[in-house]
Amino acid sequence: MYIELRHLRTIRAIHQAGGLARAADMMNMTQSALSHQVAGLEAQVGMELFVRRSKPMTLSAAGIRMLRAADRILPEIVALEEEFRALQSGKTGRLHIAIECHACFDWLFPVLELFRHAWPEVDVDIRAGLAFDALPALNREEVDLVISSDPVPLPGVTFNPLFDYHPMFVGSSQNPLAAKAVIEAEDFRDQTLITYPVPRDKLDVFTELLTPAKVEPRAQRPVELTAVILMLVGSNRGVAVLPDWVLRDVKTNADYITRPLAPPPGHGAITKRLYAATRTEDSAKPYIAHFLKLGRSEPVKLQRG
Amino acid sequence: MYIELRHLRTIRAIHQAGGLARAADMMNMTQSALSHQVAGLEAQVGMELFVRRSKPMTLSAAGIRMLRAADRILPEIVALEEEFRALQSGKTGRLHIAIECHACFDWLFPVLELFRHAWPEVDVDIRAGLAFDALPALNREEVDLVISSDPVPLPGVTFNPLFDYHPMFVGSSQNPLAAKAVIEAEDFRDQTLITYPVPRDKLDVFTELLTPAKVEPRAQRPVELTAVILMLVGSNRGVAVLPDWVLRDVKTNADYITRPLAPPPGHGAITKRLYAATRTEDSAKPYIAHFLKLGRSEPVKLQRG
DNA sequence: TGCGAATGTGAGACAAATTCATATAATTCA
DNA sequence: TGAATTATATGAATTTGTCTCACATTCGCA
Repeated sequence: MYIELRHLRTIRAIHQAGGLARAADMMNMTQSALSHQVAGLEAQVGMELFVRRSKPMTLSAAGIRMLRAADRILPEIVALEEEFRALQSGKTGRLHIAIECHACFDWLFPVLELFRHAWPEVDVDIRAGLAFDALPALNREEVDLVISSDPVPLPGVTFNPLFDYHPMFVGSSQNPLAAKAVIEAEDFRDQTLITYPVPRDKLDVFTELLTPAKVEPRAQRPVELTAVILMLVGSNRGVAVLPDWVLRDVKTNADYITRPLAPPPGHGAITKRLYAATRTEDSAKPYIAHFLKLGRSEPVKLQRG
Repeated sequence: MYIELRHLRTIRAIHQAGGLARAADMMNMTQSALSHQVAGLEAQVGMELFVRRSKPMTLSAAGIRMLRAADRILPEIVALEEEFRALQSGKTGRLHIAIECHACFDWLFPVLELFRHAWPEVDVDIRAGLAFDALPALNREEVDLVISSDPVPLPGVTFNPLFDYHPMFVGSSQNPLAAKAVIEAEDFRDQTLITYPVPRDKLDVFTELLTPAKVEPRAQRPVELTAVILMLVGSNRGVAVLPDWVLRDVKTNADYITRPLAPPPGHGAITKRLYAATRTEDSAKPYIAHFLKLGRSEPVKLQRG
């Protein structure tokens, strides 16, 4: 038995129109086509769906059951088609974000709050992209946007710059390094360095400072949460290097000192740039564009006040 | 945009099988056919439903949305097909009964209780067939069975005999007619006759006794409910003629007397027969046959005790 | 870089749905 | 009651759409 939507539409139309001929009009078909179709359907289900004794033909008991089903199912199809029309027009869509950088929660949350307001129909989600390789997932369409600070050329992927930040040293005000105005690689030799639990090539301290200088800190301690890192630093159990936007609250706290890192010879202060990687095709989508705009302006505002 | 079930089935199959080629196998089609179909569907909805960058192709964000819809809708179709298979096999169906005779509730309810038990899937209903003409409604398939006591030859309709009954006179034991062993037409001349509110040709007293004898009762009072009729009779506000099965409780009640009606000259006691009219085609249905069987045996048992 | 597996493409075959022309049946109205 | 009207059914022809076949292309992996 192979019931198709066409059949359900026909059943409903004949019922609504109160007869086969009128229903045919309604559906822009000939009366004959509908007659054939009904005959076919009745053969399929093995029973009469209409009463022919009365002239404008009416539904039989079995036909009424199918009408009930049609009234349940067809609106779902209409809703599905509606959803796809909305998807096509760009009013709705999916924005699943992967963040490679732990500390990004900090500015991402406020941005997403604004975004949700403007695009209530868009399906938003964040996935800590630490467990998996986020950029290939972008191409597999498992996620739609990756926050990353090192752009790698990848076909089909665009790296949209968001804003610049400075990795900053943060330590306890009790720490001897508080005496220094700028922190150099050598300063880490007798410190416990607290970092996020990710490979070294994803950590600014190493890529920008320690690895080039071939300096190894006394110890390295991996910690998940930014708040915990700061707590440990505050009680002088170690030091850390974090993006400046994370340290905006700490700067005015007497327990902490924040210091710039020593730039490579002949350079200004170490500056890194955050990117939002998207599929190139998606850049055109209005909600993606809006997210990028928010992602460029809002974090800057946040940091200022 | 014209989404069809075929498309939903395809989406689901490709997802389940994890690839187009395997899905094609599963659906007994060539891989090429599915490729064409997917291409067609994607053209319809105006966007890609699958990610081709990965080799066994996987659903895109939009594709996942369609899969969700498929997971909602396809089970409903399966249920519909299941329902029709059950209808075809006769395990389920509709039994909407019209009763032309008011007093039939009395035995019909117990019968339906038994029936419901045996055929839980059959959609049972009773309609007091007084407001409309029940027999044409049978042909229009508005009802499936009509309880009636006067069979009229009608094409496509079969009158299945149920059981015989005797219209009986019932009056107060205070009524002078209590002295008579048999009630004749003339006896009604100075009585208030309580009847159901239906035309005279549907009332046994008139068709069997008063109309042939051209006797008019002193007054006729229409009353809906059997219980109310008996109440009024009990307080000697009038007399009534009711089927014997209705009077089984009253017979042993000292407030009432029940008497047979005088048969026409040369006949035995007035006997009427109750029929269940069905569409001839329906007689074959097992649940109809079972209802008829119950309708023949149960009322007799009831009357005996 | 080449092999194998998976998907895409185009032409023709095939099946299914539709139309056209017409028959048949029911309903209405004179 | 019968003719006119309206409603549905039927069969052959036609169109439409789906599928298959054969082959091209692409991708992933060694």
